[in-house]
Amino acid sequence: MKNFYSQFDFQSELLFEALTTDEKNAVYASMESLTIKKGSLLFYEEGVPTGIFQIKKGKVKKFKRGFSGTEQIFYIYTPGDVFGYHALFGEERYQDSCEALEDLEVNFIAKDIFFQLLQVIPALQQTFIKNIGHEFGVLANIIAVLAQKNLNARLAINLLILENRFEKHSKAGGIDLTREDLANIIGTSAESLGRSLKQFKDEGIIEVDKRVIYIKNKEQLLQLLSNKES
Amino acid sequence: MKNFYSQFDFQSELLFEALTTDEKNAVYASMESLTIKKGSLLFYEEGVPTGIFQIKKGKVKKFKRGFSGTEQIFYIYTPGDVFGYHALFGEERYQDSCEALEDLEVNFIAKDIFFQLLQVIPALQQTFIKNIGHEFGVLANIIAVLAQKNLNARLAINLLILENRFEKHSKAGGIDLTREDLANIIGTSAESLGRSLKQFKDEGIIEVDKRVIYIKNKEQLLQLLSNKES
DNA sequence: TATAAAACATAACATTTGTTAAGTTTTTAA
DNA sequence: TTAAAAACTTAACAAATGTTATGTTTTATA
Repeated sequence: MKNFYSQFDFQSELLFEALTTDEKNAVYASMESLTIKKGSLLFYEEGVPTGIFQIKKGKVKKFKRGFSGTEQIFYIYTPGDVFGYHALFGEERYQDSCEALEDLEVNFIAKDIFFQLLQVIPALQQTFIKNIGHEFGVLANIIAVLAQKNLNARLAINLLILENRFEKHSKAGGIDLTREDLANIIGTSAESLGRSLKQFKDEGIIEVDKRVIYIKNKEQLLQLLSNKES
Repeated sequence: MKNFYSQFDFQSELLFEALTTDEKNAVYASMESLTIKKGSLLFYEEGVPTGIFQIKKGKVKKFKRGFSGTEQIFYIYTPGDVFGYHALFGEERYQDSCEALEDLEVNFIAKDIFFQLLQVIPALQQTFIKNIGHEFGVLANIIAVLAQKNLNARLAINLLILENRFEKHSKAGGIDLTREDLANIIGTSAESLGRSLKQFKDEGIIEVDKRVIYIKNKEQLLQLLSNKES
């Protein structure tokens, strides 16, 4: 099997890493810095694309609303991640919404400037398209998890994924999300999520301080997956 | 809300439709015809990409294997659909597998020839990338359904989607899939699927002949969705 | 066409998950 | 700093789904 985490990671923080120093400088020179308040939308479903974002500080949730209006979160972006480019490559409207989970500092590249960059740096388009292909596979993996795994297994997988993604950006580690948001990632209600979290606490797999979840026994979480859990 | 069906449809049968007559002729001249036996793989996860396919006759399932080895089907292709191009746009390996559900007639464009076509027809790359963006939104919608809807609602949605997709290609309509495959689409066991099908039969929503499912009351299915079903 | 294998239908029981409710803690904003 | 709002925890009960088992029908193949 491929690396566990890369199966669930968009890896969009690597998009500019393959460039030469000169190219990278050109990209970063095109950016403007923005500050965005917690709870604000960076963009929303059906909105007209304005440009692409890279997070400097803070976290962002990407979600879609189902028929019943429930928010389905399918990704959490962290510092370094680049996003908002799908809609620029041909689509007219955004397919999903992005909201700041905390006060945010981002770099922004306006649409027109981004297209100029694509002209100047031929490698760039290829890199983005390649990443969209990778992201397609990530969504397919998320589908498989949601369709095949029971609640505890879904929680275990997502705790591993989120801790791995968050620990790069905070010394203490730990998963700091509202129960509502976490429930909207793993596909359950906040109450059922609470029950599973309690089980994990009682078994010593996790510890919780305020609302922050710390993984204490990674092996036991991994074991939950290899079991024939449905 | 956007058109219900387009939210769940890759619409890859339209990829060549935007081209001029000359361009279209060039594309079709590049194709070779293949016959593929029921049960064979057109390509498989981690395999090296060989080219792209368009179905002339028959159906194909696209799936991924989860950790436990269970097959998660996330799309059924029908005649006219084009697929297998994600991996060509930058990725080295296929991200998923495609298997013939019946004896198949397909048109095939080999990788090198496809790249030549992209050179000759500039509009083509844009069209493909645009469609990949659309497909991304489709997967996000599938995620929302799997995460938020109960079994009966998931079945209802997928019956509507599949009937709509199949009716274009057979006079009689009807959904002809093994219970196992249908269960692997909606994320349940064949037995639980059977129970829901029986409920739908008892309520007169569907009729079943051999294994083929016919929708008798589309309104009632649509109503299942608008309800506050979880 | 006969036979074996695969697929299907159904029911009973076990387990998981959803829902409602009530009390507590934490965060927000005046 | 404090009052109000939001978020969280937990438990009991209801409903949905998973699992096991058995018999039947359909399909594939010799």
